[in-house]
Amino acid sequence: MPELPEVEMARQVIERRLAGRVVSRVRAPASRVVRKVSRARLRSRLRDARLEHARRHGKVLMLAFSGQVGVVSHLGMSGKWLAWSPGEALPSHVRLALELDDGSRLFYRDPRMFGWVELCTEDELAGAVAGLGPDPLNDGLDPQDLHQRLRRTRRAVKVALMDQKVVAGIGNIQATEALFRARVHPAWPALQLQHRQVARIVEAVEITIERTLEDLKRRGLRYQSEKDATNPFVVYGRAGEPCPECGRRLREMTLGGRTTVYCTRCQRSPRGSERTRR
DNA sequence: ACGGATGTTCGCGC
DNA sequence: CGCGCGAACATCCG
Repeated sequence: MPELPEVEMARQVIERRLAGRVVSRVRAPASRVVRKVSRARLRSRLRDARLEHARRHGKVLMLAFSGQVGVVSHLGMSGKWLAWSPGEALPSHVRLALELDDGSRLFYRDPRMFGWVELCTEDELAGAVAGLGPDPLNDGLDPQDLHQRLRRTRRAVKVALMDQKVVAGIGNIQATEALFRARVHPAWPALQLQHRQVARIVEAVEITIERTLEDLKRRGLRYQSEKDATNPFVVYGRAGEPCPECGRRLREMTLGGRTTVYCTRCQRSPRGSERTRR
């Protein structure tokens, strides 16, 4: 479940439970996930290294270890960091396992392997997120600044919001939810947004991220669970259901190759291209 | 069994 | 150069 909130959850759990711990053993089964570094080098660099802190920008997680060792990762579509304690079930599809000096383990699990983990120096950690837009949680979003960024493109506002160079960390779910909260149609040309719409989007993005984070905290970063959980989102994955605001049937469309859910009444399309009837 | 899935990147055509 | 589209990556789930 990797958008900004999931990565932030991973960051918090890792820092709370694992900061100060020393890596006693490294396991990295051959896969494309751990990339640009040999397994031998990965092991030699990380073994006996102490985890100092975990940072995040957008969807990128950065772990700093003693000895100038940095680890950068992206969760892709199905990646997840798991804090494991002795006695718990072992997850499948583990692409990287760090065993720590207290017997706990940090797993990077990723069935689809669209995610990645790289090794770098601590100094290079910052460069890993160069070029990304502001992080809504760390930096906050400035309406003026976002408006400037959005009006530079002719793309649909949803596609622009999901562009990591515009804002870092927003994916298909957060964009869908935020635009519904902001009452802005996802296909609205970013170029034509008014100040008040951008202001609503800024607020909506912050609320959506906060809500998702709260929901994740309730559930914890434990292996298993989540398939039995019900859909925690307001409109994402709810096409065909009644709009929670007005009761109209939620519609579905494709933008930038991604499924988008929206309400034709609450999110009016520009130029009445989708007039409301009866 | 078929189709879609929370992401990113690349090539192609306009 | 911008932008939309489809494909690719690999696996699981309903």
